[in-house]
Amino acid sequence: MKRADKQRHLVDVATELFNRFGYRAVGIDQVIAESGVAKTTLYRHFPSKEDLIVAVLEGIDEAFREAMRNYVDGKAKRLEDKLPATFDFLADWFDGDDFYGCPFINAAGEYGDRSNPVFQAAVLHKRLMVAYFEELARGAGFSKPKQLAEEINLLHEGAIAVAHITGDATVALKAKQAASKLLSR
Amino acid sequence: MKRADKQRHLVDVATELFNRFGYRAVGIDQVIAESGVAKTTLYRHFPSKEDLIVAVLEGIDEAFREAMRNYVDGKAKRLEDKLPATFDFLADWFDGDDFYGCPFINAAGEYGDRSNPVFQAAVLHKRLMVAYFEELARGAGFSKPKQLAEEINLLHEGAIAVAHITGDATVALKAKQAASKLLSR
DNA sequence: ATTAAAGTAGACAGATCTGTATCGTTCGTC
DNA sequence: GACGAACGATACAGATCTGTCTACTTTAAT
Repeated sequence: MKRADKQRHLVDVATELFNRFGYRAVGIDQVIAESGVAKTTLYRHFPSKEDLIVAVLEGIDEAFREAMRNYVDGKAKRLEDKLPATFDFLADWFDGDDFYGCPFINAAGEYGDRSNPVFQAAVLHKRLMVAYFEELARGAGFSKPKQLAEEINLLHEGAIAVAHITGDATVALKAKQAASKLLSR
Repeated sequence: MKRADKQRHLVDVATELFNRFGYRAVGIDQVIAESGVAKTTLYRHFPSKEDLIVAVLEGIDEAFREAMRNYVDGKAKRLEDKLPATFDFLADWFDGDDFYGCPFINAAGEYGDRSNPVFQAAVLHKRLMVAYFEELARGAGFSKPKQLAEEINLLHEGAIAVAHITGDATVALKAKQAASKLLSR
């Protein structure tokens, strides 16, 4: 396994563990045991646990946004259908067995200091999500794309939180329904 | 200080610390140092840290729902004004310097096992919140109070998450505006 | 094939965590 | 005022945490 592959493998394993059990709850020893990598190797790639967490969040951010883009573009061809389709993507996510709430919200809850790089990674992700919604709203020709994007984002975040706590994945469709009322013109 | 007072004091101190720094990040030693109570005393009142956390969450749940009720009843006299007023309550909460996101979401993120009493405390709180919204929606005479309550709840949860990450308290008012579109008939 | 970087394995330091045990003191109640 | 429960202070056990260090082995590229 090449160096880059090992780094990705470490991030993958850490992602799964952090999401499932929490960031502070999972120790470095657990990550190396699960990934079959020596402790020295982990600390060569990531000088501290915090660096690993940031790498995990950056990886999730990229993967998540790309997956959503692909899903939406594949499912909704017309520009005005893309924004609603984002909620179907949520529904799929919630239905999976690897859904433990929003990794960024959870991370921000554990590393509450706003200046912490972990928190900042969450800030960045959320900013990029709203930017994506705005891009979709603008593409669909809405008159106030920024405002609409923020409202859609509220429903997204709400759906994630509610789905996490209640375990009810259908909340994504309820959010979609609510969004359709905001999208009507 | 009487026994009951000490117990409440412990919960108060733990509430502040857990909210600010996270549940796993704060140790028992920190709680007793801050509250000026002996370790023996804490463990007499709460057999384990988990019991303390649950007590903290139950306390927050009660205080939060009562505070919201009082705020809403004081601010909105007409029944149809109460649901929008809940967002003004959020705005006040976000503006305070003791806002670190939703304590229940954060707790559920750290204690991800659904069967864990900590998680269950979060489930209960969220259920009671939706029940309150439904009560308000029913009082205002909406035709589908349950559905409306769930939609309002989505905006609430979304506003809490967004306010936490962005630090922008005005999101409460944007959520209120979005809610007004759902409330129009 | 040689060489430098990277990986493995595991001991280790030092801090911190939860929870218990000890024991003397204080407090509330009868 | 006496008595039992609660409290304070602190040592302690045992586990676990992050991060470092050492010594040996594998790998990849020249």
